[in-house]
Amino acid sequence: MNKNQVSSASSTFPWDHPRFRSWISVARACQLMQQTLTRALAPLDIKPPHLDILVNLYRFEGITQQELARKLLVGRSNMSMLLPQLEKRGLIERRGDRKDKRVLRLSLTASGQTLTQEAMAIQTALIERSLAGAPIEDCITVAESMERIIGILLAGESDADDE
Amino acid sequence: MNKNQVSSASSTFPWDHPRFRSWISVARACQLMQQTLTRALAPLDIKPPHLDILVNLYRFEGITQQELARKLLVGRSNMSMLLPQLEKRGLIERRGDRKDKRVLRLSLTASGQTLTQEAMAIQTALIERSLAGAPIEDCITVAESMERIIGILLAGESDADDE
DNA sequence: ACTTTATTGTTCATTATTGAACATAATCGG
DNA sequence: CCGATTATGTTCAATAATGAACAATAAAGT
Repeated sequence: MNKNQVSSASSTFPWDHPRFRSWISVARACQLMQQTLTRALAPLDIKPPHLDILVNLYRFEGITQQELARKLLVGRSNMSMLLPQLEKRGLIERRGDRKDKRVLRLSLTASGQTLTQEAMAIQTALIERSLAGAPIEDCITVAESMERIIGILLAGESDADDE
Repeated sequence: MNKNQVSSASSTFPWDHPRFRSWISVARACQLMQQTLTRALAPLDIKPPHLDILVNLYRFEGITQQELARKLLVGRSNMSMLLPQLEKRGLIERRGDRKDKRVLRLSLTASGQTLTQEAMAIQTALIERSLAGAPIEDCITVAESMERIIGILLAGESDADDE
């Protein structure tokens, strides 16, 4: 029934839809990039999730765990698991806020900054190498498409499950 | 040394590089799509990894675990963990090959096909909804960019770590 | 034929991530 | 001021993914 598809319709199967195929490519590229980055970061003994954290602390000194989790699109509990590791390794510091005794404010230590710079260099090099062939205008187009998708998905997140 | 980097280049920080920013958008969009898909598939009691497996069995009847793992860019051990679950649920079957007693050939059961079609409908709807705003030519551009990246990353995988 | 090497799948320990349940602290409504 | 609600972080059990070590089979080299 699906084997000898008559193919009168423009597309019978998901993988015949251009948008579907396009997204599959995106997903595969992401997965591969993640794996490659994982191996590239191995000498520094960190993994992509750690790098994401470090980069955000680099950019946003004094951020809270909650804010960090929101930026990374992960749960708070995840931060509660990962941050103590980085703290024990002396890469970050967690200090309680004087105004709000619930929150912990995060910052990089000196060695944390150094490591972050090294890791960012590796990541940047990998991305540059992977996207080298793409014209800058294509990158812009890709970024715009992705931002639009992000907007749609985030919008559909607040008012969920009905519709 | 990298702190007050004079940097002949136009941008000092990774997140100022257009390609870098572009890729960050891709990664975030992927992550969000994955999470949204996870929730959308919840009623069927499967998760994106299971769907990936089912779709590939739908397309490639009789595929082996090894081939499946390669297509999905995951390790064989991962398949050894997931496939028995799907088998116990009666969604797939594993039959030994008569020629080569090492391999197990995979196929969908009737209920597996039904479930796969339902799940693909959900996934397709989600993708269509998320990419609806994007002109088809942008999708083509995105797909081409991603395929190029995939090619580069796969190429750099065989001859690793030097260069 | 037979020893060696490669391939396929499994098992196991480790890690990342999640969501739920919880504790503590802040905020809001009376 | 006090009870209820909300926000932040932690803990815990469950799950998915990985890589290494392993067993069984096939293929290749001698």
